[in-house]
Amino acid sequence: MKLFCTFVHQQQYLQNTMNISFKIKMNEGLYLRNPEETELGRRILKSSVQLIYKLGFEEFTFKKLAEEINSTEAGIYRYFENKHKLLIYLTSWYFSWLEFHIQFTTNNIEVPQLKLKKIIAILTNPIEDDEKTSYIDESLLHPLIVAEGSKAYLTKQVTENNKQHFFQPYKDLCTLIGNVILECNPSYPFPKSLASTIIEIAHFQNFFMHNLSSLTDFSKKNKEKEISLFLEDLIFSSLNQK
Amino acid sequence: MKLFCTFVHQQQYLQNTMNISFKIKMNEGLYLRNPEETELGRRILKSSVQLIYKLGFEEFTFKKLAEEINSTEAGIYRYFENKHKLLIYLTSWYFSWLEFHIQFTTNNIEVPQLKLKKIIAILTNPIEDDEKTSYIDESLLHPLIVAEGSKAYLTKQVTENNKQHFFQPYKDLCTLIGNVILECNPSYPFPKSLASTIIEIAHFQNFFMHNLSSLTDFSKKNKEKEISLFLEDLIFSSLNQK
DNA sequence: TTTTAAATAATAGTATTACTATCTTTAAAA
DNA sequence: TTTTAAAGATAGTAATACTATTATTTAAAA
Repeated sequence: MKLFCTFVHQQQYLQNTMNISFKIKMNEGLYLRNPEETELGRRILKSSVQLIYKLGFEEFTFKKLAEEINSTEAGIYRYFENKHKLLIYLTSWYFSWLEFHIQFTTNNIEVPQLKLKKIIAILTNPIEDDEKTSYIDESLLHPLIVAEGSKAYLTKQVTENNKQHFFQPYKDLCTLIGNVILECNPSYPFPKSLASTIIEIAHFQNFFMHNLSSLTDFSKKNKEKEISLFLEDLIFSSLNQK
Repeated sequence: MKLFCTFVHQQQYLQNTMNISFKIKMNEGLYLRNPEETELGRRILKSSVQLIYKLGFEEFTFKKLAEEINSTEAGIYRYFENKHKLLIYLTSWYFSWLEFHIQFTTNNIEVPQLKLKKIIAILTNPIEDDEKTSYIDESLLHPLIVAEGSKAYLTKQVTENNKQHFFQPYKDLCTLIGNVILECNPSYPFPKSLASTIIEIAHFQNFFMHNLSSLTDFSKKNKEKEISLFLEDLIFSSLNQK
């Protein structure tokens, strides 16, 4: 994950265990005050994930969040300019975490086809909470991003936000997946589009399966396995042809 | 288009031309008063498309729309409960129009592969204004749906809205495309998911190409032709295998 | 230990949004 | 001509999305 990711190995001598945590270096333009550095900031992150997940982004307000964490609206505004910046922050965090998670999980896989299958599995299956990050619950963040993530960039400010590199983690993940695609088939002409397609379809088919199931062939909920079969068939038939 | 679409053949004797227009039967739960039936209602539709296109959905308000059409906020509320219902209305209209447009355009094509290619072309290429619909400019509606369409269903009310059949036109279009997919390959196991994938990817790759081009392989804007090449390769390699 | 600074809490206030209600005027149909 | 439906004009409200100010707590520096 290049410069953006630093590992923090904390030796906890008293308990005689090694607790490996990691920190994602976030784009500083996303916040006014770094939420990871203070107790209140971490409560904002933790509870905003829970509350956006619960209420949806439209119904979510800083006032409601303030009540949830027993702080004040003005207090939250010291960390984030507005709720849209917070959403970009969470989206950004998600993609950074996902890139790391994929790097970590596919680390020793040599065969690119297996690597890509693993990536598809990670993108489609429910994500379990990662103990390494204490203040963000990935098992909630994943469905949150499925339902709300697109709203981070589907705005009139997308060009401006893009200039500030707010979507870099999404791009980095696409580059990573795109490279695996090229390993599978060096002459494939659309690696980046296929990478963003895999990510978007994994999210959209998941949302459709749970909420608008007649737009899919996955009649029952929680059939994430079938989404990965669909994606694998689609991707590999294209990469393996000729 | 089943029961939902009626043709209106208007003979304009004075000009000695036949003006064929058509009307889309909209779900009555989407509006409080049918906007197609009154002058003000049609101005609301026409100007809302222009204004959402211009401002984006978040910045769009009924007050701004009222100023635009020299009416009042309260006046617009007599037609639409809120701006989200208006967005669903426009999305619904778009998919109904698209289904008709596809039916019309692919009418005499027998070979399902050619039909599917035509569908992909329609979904990816810029859409020209359809003279048959006077109060909605499809050339604006298309980029509007690309940027805002997902917001119609990415909400907490999706289940409730779905029960009221607000997304029926999207489903109908998926069924149509899904059937063409099955004509191409009767044993293909994911026709509906592939159909919704084609639609979503056509939209998303279009948005990415214009706004976040490093998520695609289409470096220059307005390379819609390349999106269709990408989609054709993806779809047909999957449908033609074995 | 005292001083200082930073972070937070408490409170207030404003413009805009997202509505609802009411009353009058206009225009078309019966 | 009467009735009625639509539109216009106006007012008002609760909530949202902020900004500003001051006081209090906490923690680090002197």
